[in-house]
Amino acid sequence: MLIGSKLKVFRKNKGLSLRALAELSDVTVGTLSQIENDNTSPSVGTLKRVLKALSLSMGDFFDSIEANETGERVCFPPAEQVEVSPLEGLSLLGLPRSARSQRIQILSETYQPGASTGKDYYSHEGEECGVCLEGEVELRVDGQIYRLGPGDIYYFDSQKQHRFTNVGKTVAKIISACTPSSF
Amino acid sequence: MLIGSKLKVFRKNKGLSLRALAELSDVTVGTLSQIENDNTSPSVGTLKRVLKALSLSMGDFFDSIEANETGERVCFPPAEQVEVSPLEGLSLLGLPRSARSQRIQILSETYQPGASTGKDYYSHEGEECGVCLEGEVELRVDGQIYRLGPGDIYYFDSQKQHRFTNVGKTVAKIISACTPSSF
DNA sequence: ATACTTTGTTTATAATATTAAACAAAATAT
DNA sequence: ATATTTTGTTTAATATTATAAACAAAGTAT
Repeated sequence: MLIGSKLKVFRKNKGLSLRALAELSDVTVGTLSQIENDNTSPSVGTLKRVLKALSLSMGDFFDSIEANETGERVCFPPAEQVEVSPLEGLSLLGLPRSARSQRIQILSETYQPGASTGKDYYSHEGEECGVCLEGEVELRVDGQIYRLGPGDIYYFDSQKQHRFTNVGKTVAKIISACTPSSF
Repeated sequence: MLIGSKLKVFRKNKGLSLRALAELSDVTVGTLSQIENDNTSPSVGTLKRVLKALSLSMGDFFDSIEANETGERVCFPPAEQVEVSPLEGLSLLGLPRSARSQRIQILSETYQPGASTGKDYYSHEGEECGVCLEGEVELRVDGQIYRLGPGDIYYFDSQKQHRFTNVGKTVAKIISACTPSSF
């Protein structure tokens, strides 16, 4: 991953010289030069200061870099799938943002024992379905409680309140598809 | 910005120990411990290796952190606006991703002399309008050429092919609103 | 209960990033 | 044209991060 040239573009777009940016970011001219030429891998703290001076968030900055790295693709091996879950105990593997459709999202879900999609039930437009691969998952949809085991398929309208919980003692795995993206 | 605790959550979600993650990422156990406890600010390169082992992209990782930092907000001073332009010579300042609506996006646009929205005209659903604050901007909509100067307002359907170019010798500034977000 | 893993933290050392100053090249002013 | 400013790069010194090994605490196994 080469961040230098991208950083230089953002600086130029603001019409800033290295010294002007150094002043704004409190990072040395020399350091900025080395970063832009990829002669060094800056610390997260240093990069944060530079991006702040350029009114750039870390997320937006890396999104713009990684968007370039992902072209038009069809097949995404596990190594290129990304984690999209912000929840404890729950891993949701999906496509990188740049390849993510607005119409459908497929996820490889892993629930640690006891993990759940949260106290507040989700509620968003679209539909949701999936297959349980292993483990024991409790699915609540509009008050109704369902018990999912290996091989079970579920399907419901996302606008209904719902919640997944791993009630077993081992990890639980689900492959799901929903529309539109809830992330 | 504290990335340690977030990183720990993602590791736990995968059921990995520090040693298991060290193996996968080729980063030392000690280093991982120090990063998770925010006793060090890892280099971008090191963090990248760790996130790769967790199937996390840099963009998604920082998005999830920065989403927590932005609550329900109404006013965003310049210091909190973010750069969303991936194009050379063009700066587009808007709301941080976490506060970005799907229905309307307002942007503070700065074109360096000669800068343009690209060789290929944009073409997406929605509408687009704005006010030119300073400079000389050429706007092409479906073949028609318009010249925008300070005070001029424009308005068109985004599905029509269009393109902005700063044809003056000074920077040009536009405040625009479009729907839906094109980024 | 005791030994034996496995866990995450701590520390001195090695490697790397950051600084501050000197440098040359390009742009601007006189 | 010449001097002067501004540009980005390079380098030795400093500060920080990354490593490898030792450490104690918690968890398993015998």
